[in-house]
Amino acid sequence: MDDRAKGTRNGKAAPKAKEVEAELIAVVVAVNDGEPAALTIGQADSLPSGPFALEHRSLQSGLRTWVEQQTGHPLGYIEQLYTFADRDRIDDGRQQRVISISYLALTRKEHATGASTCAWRSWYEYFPWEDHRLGIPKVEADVVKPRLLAWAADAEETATRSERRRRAAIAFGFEDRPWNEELALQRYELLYEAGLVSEATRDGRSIASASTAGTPMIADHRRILATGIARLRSKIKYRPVVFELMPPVFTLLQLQRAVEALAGRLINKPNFRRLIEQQELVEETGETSLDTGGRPAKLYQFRHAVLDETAVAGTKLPLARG
Amino acid sequence: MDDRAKGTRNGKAAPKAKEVEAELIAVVVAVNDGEPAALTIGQADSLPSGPFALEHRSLQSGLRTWVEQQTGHPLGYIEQLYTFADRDRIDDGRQQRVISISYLALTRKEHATGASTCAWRSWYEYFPWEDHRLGIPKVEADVVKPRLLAWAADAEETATRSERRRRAAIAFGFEDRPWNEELALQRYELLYEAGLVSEATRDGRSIASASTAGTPMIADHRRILATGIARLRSKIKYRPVVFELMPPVFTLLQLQRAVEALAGRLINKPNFRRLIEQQELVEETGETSLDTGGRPAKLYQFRHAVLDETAVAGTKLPLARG
DNA sequence: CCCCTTATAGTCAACTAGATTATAAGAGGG
DNA sequence: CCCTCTTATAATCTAGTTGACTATAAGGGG
Repeated sequence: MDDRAKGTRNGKAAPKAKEVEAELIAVVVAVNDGEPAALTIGQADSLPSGPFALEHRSLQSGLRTWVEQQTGHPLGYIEQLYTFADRDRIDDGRQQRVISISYLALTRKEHATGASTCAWRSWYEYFPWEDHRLGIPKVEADVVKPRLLAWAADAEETATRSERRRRAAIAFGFEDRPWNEELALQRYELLYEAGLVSEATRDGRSIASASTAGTPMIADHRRILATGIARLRSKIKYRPVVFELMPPVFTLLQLQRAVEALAGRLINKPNFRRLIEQQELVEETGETSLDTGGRPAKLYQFRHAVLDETAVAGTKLPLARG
Repeated sequence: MDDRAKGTRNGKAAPKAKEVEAELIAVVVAVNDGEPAALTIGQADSLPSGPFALEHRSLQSGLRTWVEQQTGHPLGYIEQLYTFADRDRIDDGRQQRVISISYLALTRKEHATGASTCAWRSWYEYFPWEDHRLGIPKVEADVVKPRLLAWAADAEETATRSERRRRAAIAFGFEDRPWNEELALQRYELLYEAGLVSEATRDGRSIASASTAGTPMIADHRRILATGIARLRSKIKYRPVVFELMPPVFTLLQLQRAVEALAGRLINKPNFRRLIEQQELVEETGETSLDTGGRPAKLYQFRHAVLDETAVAGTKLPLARG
């Protein structure tokens, strides 16, 4: 183990005040009744979080501890999202740096929620423009698109105007471009830049008008949630992570609805089934479900063996094109 | 801006000793004469790194500062890799946590190297088993494979033995499985676990025999390098990042050789050309190169416009299968 | 028994990707 | 000057994938 101080390895004096505070923050996702949801605390405006401390064995175990303490919810699958250090803050007179290490966690709602003040909230309360399952959402046509175009038209220079129009068109699929569900983070950041999101005002940005879109969160929590959504929407296409969000036994349509909830778009049913079956991701339990309202559906369970195999192969979901 | 302390938001007492040291560490990559290389300092056993300090505007700018200071090399493209906190260390009597935030940076060698003690080293000095361009490397057949199988056979329980064999087969493509260049990190970690890599001895692990593979680095730097290699090998398949490593003007074969160097495997030539052309990633300069040894090759340059377009589409390289 | 629902199976065409072959255009040696 | 080497570039062929669509099966309810 190397324990030389990095700052002195090359003969340079170590800068003063190197120490920072490290914060762990979690995007905990479940799919409840066909709605993708995030676990929130406070006034449903915060993600579970807490400082990384000496008693934590690792970053991940620290995160698990905080989430369980704040929400009573044990975590299963965890993956790191991103580390931010954008925020400075004044602490007892001197400047203090805060590093936020964010994680994506997948779980199921059924785990008993403790007495804590936590709540599952649909993604689309915070990002109503992200749900394209029933076509283009009203808020996109009525608020987001006109405001974005106005923001583009507002620019001083011609080049900036067309640049802004083009960025908006790519992010939201205007002008006959395909809508790409993976661009959730870019869309949020574009709305932030355009002052369409109320977090932007807190940073002292001027806002053209009072209308904003979606429920805000404290600090940069909504941006971190957008990061988690984008990551998950990308990941479901090549890793079998959806199953972390499913009950032990499910029908293929339930599985499809979960994927659609996460992706924010509908999938062709026969093609979805074909892809799931030919990849051998699931196996029949032999039982059927009568709760479908029509012909009973076969019940399936995840083939846990694929977790070993798919390190090589990857899995696919039919979300490729528009 | 939210400036409430996270530790007290939920009425819990803030744990003591929350502060940690944050270290920035860079995997700087270039392709020199058809060899993929990393920028090293010291005895070519360390990656550029340094503490994140108050005077840095952001994590990225801190990283740029350290790399430029230690190597004289300005950085272009940067992306975050991973944040580790595995290492504790004893500093003036009390325990001190170190968080390492690692980045992948892409550049070109031609940028003048300062007087610093830095060096470009081929990836494959550290990971000789990762270069499959000329078929299965000697060290894999002679050292890695037999030692891994011996390690598997060494296990006490039958289940552990077959489990180890299966993990080795997946990671390295034994037993007619395809070799997947993206599994560079898994391969390194497997060799670490099997004691085939000399870093493992430093952590007090027992090693079955003296033979180890590849040049070691200090601390966990080789693991971070493996993380960068795996990330880059994955990313070149869907984002046009190769061009960050190319000179302004190049032939299609030079481009192919660069991709092959990074991927560690050869690519079918006509298919590569077809994919590059039909994606309109490049445009002809009108010039030709006579340095090819045969028929002169057209020179191309990257179409920078695609950086705007590919947020939607992604790009592909023919590296899909074995 | 009819009709509603949903489940499940099968078809068809367009496209993609891997492999292979053929032709073009330079350099260098005899 | 021609032959042969090299590499560049174009074209073909085939198998597999994918998206859209159609057809049949099997339950419940009026």
